[in-house]
Parts: sequence; structure tokens; C-alpha cells
Amino acid sequence: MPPRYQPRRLEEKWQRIWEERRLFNAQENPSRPKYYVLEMFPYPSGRIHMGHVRNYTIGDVVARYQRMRGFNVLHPMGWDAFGLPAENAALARGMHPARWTYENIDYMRGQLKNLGYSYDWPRELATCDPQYYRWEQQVFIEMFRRGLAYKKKAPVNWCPRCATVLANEQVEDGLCWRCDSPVHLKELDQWFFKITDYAEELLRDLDQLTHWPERVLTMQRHWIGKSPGAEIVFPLAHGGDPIKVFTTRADTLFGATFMSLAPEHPLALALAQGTPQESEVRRFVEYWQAQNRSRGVLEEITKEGVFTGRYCVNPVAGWQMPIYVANFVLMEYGTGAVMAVPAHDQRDFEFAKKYELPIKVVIQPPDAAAALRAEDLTAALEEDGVLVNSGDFTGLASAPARQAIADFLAREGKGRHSVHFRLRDWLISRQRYWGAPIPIIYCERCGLVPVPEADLPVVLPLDVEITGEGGSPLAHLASFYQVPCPGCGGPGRREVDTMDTFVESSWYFLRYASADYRDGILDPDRVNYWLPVDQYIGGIEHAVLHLLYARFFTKVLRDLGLVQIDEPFTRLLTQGMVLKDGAKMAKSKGNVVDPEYMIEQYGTDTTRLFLLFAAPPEKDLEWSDQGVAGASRFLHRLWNLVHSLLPDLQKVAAYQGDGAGLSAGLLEFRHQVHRTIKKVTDDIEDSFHFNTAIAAVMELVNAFYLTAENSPREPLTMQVFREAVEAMLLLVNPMVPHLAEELWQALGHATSLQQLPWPQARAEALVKSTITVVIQVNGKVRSKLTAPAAATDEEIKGWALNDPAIQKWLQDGPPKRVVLARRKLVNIVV
RNA sequence: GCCUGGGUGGCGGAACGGGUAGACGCAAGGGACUUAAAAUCCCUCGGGGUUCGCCCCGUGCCGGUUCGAGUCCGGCCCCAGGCACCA
Repeated sequence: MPPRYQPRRLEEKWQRIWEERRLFNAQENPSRPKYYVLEMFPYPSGRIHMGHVRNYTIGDVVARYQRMRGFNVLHPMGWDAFGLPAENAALARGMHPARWTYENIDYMRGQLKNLGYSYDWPRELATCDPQYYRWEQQVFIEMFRRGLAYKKKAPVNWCPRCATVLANEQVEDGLCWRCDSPVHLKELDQWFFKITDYAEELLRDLDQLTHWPERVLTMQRHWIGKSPGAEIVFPLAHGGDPIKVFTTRADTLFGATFMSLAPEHPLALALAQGTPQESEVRRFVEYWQAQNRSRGVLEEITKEGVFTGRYCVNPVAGWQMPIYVANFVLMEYGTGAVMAVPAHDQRDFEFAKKYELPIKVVIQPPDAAAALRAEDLTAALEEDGVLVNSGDFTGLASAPARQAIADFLAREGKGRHSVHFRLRDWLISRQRYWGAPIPIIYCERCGLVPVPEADLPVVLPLDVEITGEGGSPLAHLASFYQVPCPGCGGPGRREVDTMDTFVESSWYFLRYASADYRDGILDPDRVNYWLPVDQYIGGIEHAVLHLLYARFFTKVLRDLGLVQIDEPFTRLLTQGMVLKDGAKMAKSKGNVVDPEYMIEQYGTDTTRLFLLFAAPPEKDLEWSDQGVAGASRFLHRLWNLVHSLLPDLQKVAAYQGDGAGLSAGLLEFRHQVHRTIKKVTDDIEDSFHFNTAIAAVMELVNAFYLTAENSPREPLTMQVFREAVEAMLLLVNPMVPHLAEELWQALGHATSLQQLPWPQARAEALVKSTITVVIQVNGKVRSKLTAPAAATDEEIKGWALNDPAIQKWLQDGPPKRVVLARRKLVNIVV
């Protein structure tokens, strides 16, 4: 009686052996090619969920595969351990955030070990560890010294529920990304990272990322939002500081008939002073400043404005333009002032119609039959065309005209070429407790003073009371904030805000290379050996947030001389979500499948196999209990197949010959074995399409059962079978490593499968002696024939025409044409 | 509105240098084994017709190119995601 496949027992056994032999602990070795594969590290929320399992399984297959391909593989794991949920859990359970976090880490680490992932555990890090954020604080100080970290008072996103500010990237449809509360703008003094200094490079280098998904690149391009254009100066008719505008449509300057200012524009009230419109303007400005004009609300608002009583002068046309304050102009973009061209901008058109302002056509569509007349317009003509009524520039096309007009303005001192970005600086201070303290001390005499390196880390004190009152509890802890100024020794006050948790995740992948390094932020030798990450794997939800910040940090650390790379992640795989009943698994929906339960029921190999087989990795995956049962069934089939042959397989060595002397059946079988090797290799190499790779192995197993049934158990056959079994075990090892190891050992091997090379398809086994040719008549399949591989094209055509099933189609006369395609198909046209 | 993906059986998904549509798996139906059930094995499984040899239709819709189109081209429709008074 062969042994039954009992997954849990052998999985525990092999996990223990791998750990004892330290098979996955990577050593730097410049003589070997390296491969760094990384999955986005988890937040220690309490338990591993199925989305994690999918993410880490994909990464583990890549890691094990690349090891077998001969690479020196780095595959680390850690914890994104700071963040708000720890504080909320502390409030709900009266547990300190630190204890809650570390208990979760311990539990989840155990779960990951049960899943059998080949991690380099000695490099494990937790971002809430002072040994980690100490170096982050040092990066902050370096950035502060270079002006890349700065403090300013500005209208920022404020979430009242979380009682903290948020970065632009953390506001979705006007709602907080964590708690979905409406976010509003609040004027506050906050810390920023100057990511806008890198806007141009962050945009340009996207072109290097040829192995990133197109949609992620597009989302980042869009988020950075580069607009080339011109800055144009409009003098005031009555003198004083002129108004500057930014425009992408300098070609329409001769059509600018009025000016619109944002309600927050400093000139809005100043201009109206002393005019009959003053009180009306004041009411309008005060009203719109008080309105919530965050995203999502704006599109509902109708365009309104009010005349300031003042005029500015069109710098090329010379006429006076009334200055309005308008509710649709944003202070945050451009200069907060817009030159209004009603004929060629839809918003300005609607505004001009409403307030009866002049409309001047200055662009003609190139294909227009007759001259466009302002009176006939029912909507703005926003497309490019040819300039009319535009002085010396009349007759130019829009694109060259933009250039020429900006050049002209620059010469006259009335403007210049200019580029604007949508990207804002990254607001990184948070009024929260569970985060890395910002290492700055305020002194009345010295101003903002960075904490001296010798005093790092600024350790987050643990003896605080979490009240949930809002504001950081550190602000109430005198022992924390009362410190002498490092500059003058006078009384100082420590910064009590902490850093956005996205700061930690912006450089953790660099720290893994030298996680134990005590003498600096990064160990140059090791970080330059391992980086960049060759394959990064994680959810699409970080397409902008984390992936943009991490790219920014890499460039900053490069400019600090700490790394030599421009981009951190060479290849990116954004894996899809795990769904159940069509929805993302969530406690609130009651559709959660617990990985721990699946492992108990079926084992980790089955769980891994199902997740890899059910869908290609980049697509969403619908959970199916029956699908899991099917994966389990396959592993049993494989197990039983090998065990049914085992006594005979143990007596022979794997077949080494070139096929000479094998029966036709064995030749065909061996052909399929090597075709499967090629197919699995190609599927993993080209696209990580494990689903089709697994399908190919399933086909081979099916064929194996048939062949084994019909073959005598003689030594030559068993040699071919042993070759097939060994190839199969090597092929499935990255996906179901425990089962593969166990069967490998059962064959009598002493070496771990993890240290063996990936199999190679033998060229002589890939060629076939016969080919199958499909015969079509008028493009429809009517028959097929088997021909010797050596047959000529003419012979194949001849056999096709003589095929008995084809005769009835040829009754109405000879074929008009016979096409042979790739020696696979004959199409007879009648 | 703009941008990026994507529409293939009952379901997950295969097949893209144009060349046998539906691999592999799940579900379903029938059968074998069993006192019975589970497990396992065998057969059927896009729709319609059939003299059981086959024949017709079929990859979101409408056209086109081609000996041949799920795949290429033109025009639409729908779904998902991202951005959005960005001047």
C-alpha cells in the first residue's frame, strides 16, 4: 500500500529542514549574478489574509524559480509597522500600540512560516523599530539641510475624524483614504518634502520603466501632470503690481477679453478697494473662501463671478480687460489668475455669455469653409487651428504661434516660457502618535534646529496615554518636548508631529540590502550589489502613492550619494485582488476565507496551487472552494502517479539517451515531457503566467497515466519515466515546493531540490518525426492528415488534394488555389 | 469630458509573427466500482440540425482587408480603473 498524501505533515517537515539548512539566507557575492525579488511588505493588522497569500505566493515562485536559474536571490520580508490602526486598536482594547503591533507581527510571522515562503528571515525589519527609523530621521535631517524638507504655512487637507493632515495623494474624491470622512482645507504650518523639485525627472524616467504596466505609468504621468505653456504679465490700467497668469494657450492671447482671479488671490480684495463694487466683491470672496471647494464638490457648482471695478491691459492687443473674481478659478494651480479667452475656452465662454462680456474669435479651424463669427458660436472652439485677428501672428498655426508669442513676450519683458505641474509637494507631518518622530527642535533664538546625529534616534516614548482626543499625545508629554536647543543651549521645544507612514515604506527596500548595518543609513557595498529590485510585486492601489514616493526617495538618496541607481524597481507586477462572490474579501461583507483554515484543510501547497492556477497574476481572482478541491485533487494524482511507479523507478537512473531505439509511444511521450519543460519555462519567463504553466503540467500528468497504463514495466521504459518524473518535480517545485521535495527524496535523492538547476528541454526531444496538417476548404476545416516531417510542400499539397474527405468539395471543378501555411495547414480554394 | 485596461461556453480561463476557437480546471449530466455513501475511474458537455458520415451558426455590435479574422483596419456599444472647472 503506497503512503497517502498527507500535506501538513510533510510541509512542516520540509519547512523545518529548509530553515535548519539556511537555504534562503542570501550572501553578497559579486562573482554571481544577483536577483532581488520583493513583495510589498504588509501592515501588521493581525492576520494574514488571502490577498497577502496571493501576493507572497507569486513572489515566492519567482524567488524559487530564479534560484534554480542560477541567480543569487534576495527575497526579504518585513513589517510596515507604524500607522493609525495601531492607535485605534489601542483605544478599542486598552492595549498599547507597540504591544498590539509586535504581537501581530509575531503571529503573522508564524503564519508566513507555515505558508513555506523562502524568505531571508535574518533581514526582517519592522519600521517601528528605533533601529530602523533612526536612519530615516537621519535622511530627514540631510533633506532638511538641502532644503528638501521644509516647513510652511499653507492650506492643507485636514481629516477631522483622524484629527490629522493628509497628503494630496491620500485624498480620494474629497474623502480621507483611511476613514472616508470628508476632508477640508485648513491653513496650517506643516512639514513638506520637496518632491516637486524632482517632478521633471520623475516624469522623464517613467520612459525607462519598460517593464511596468502601462496603466501604472499612465497614472503616474497624469498625477505629475506636466503642462508646458507661458507665463504672461498683464499690467493694471491704473498702475501698480501687474497680474501674472499661466496659460497653455498663448496662441489665443489676442482673444483674451477679460481676467479671472481666484477668490483667494491676494489682488482680489486689494483691487476692489475704493471702487463702487468693493462691498460686493468682499461678500463674494468671503462667501467662496468659506465654501468647501475640495474635489468632488466643485463640479456641482455653477460658474459665478463679480467685477472688481478695475481693468488690466492685454499686452499684445493693447485693449483694456475687466478684472473679475470667479469661483471656478483655483488658487492652487498656476498663478491663481486666468486670462479669459471666451471664444476658445468653454468655461470662459459660459462666463462671458452670463455676464455679457466680449467674445473675439482668434483661431480658425483649418478645414472651416467660412470665417467663424463670434455671434454664431454656441460653444467655445477649443481645438488648435490657424490664427486670425492676431496682429503679426495672423496666419500661423496654433503650435508655432504658442512658441512665437511666448518668444515675443520674453523679448519685450512681458512674459516667458513656463512649465507647470499638477504634482504638489508631499505633506509628511502628522498629528499622530504611532509614527517616527520628526527630528527637529524649535528654538526662539536659533529657529529650526535639527537634532544632532549623536542624539539619534529620537525615540518615540512609550509611556503615553492615548486618549483619542485628537492631536498627538506627545504634545502633552513635557519630558518629550522640553529639551535644550542643540545650537545655543537655551530652552527648546521638540517637534511633536510624526512622519507619514509612507516615508518608512519609501526606502525599506534599500535597507533590506544591509538591514543590520550600524554605521550609516545604507552599506554602500551591499546596497550597490543588490539594488535595484529586479521584480517588485504588489497591489495596484499603490500605483501613485507608494510607488511615486519610493521613486522620489531613491532619487534623493542617490543625490545624497547613498545609492547609484536612478529607479528602484526594474520590473513591476501589479497583482489582482482576491474576490469572493464578486466582491473583495472583507469582514463587513462576510465573505472572508481564512488562509489558516485552508492550510489546515488542504495544506499550503494546495492553497498556493489554487491561487496560481485560477487566474493570471495581474487579473482579479474569484475564490472557489471547488477550485481548491480541484487543486488538491491534482496534487493527489501527481503523488499517486509517482508512488505507483516508485518501486521500479528506484531501480533505474533517468534516461540520458537521444531517443534512438525507443518505441513510437515512448518517443511521443518523451516529446511531450520536453515540450512541457519549454512551455513552463516560457510561461514563467515571459509573463509569469503560472496558470498556463500548471495547465501544461496537468496535461503531462494526464498523458503520463495513459502511457504508464499501456507500457510494460521494463528498464528502458522506467528510465524514460524517471526522466519525466524528475522533470515534473523540478517544474512544479517553485509552486508546490513541499510536495516536490518529498517526492524527490522518495526517488532516493539526498540533495534538496532547492539547490538544483532548472531543467532544460532537449532539442532532439522537441522535434517530431511526423507533422499534423489541417486541411481546409474555403477556410473551413474539413480534414487533417499526418505527414513525415521531411515531406516537401508539394507532397503535402498533393496528399491534401487526394484526401478522401476532401473529394466531395472538389466535384465542381479543379481548385482555384491551394495555400500551405507554416506547414501546419492547407487551404483549398474552390 | 480625457486617459488606461477589458468584453471568448453555465463559471475561472486557453489560443494573439492571422492559420483546427474553447487547452487546463470547476460545475453539470450519464455510467462503472460499492450493501450504501465518500473517494476513484470511464463517457458527454457552445447553439441548432443530422441519414450519426457529417452540415450550418458562433469570440460585444456594424462594416472592411484577406485564400483564411477572436487576432489586423474603420466606426460604434458596454464594463472596470484612474484623473478631472488644471487655465
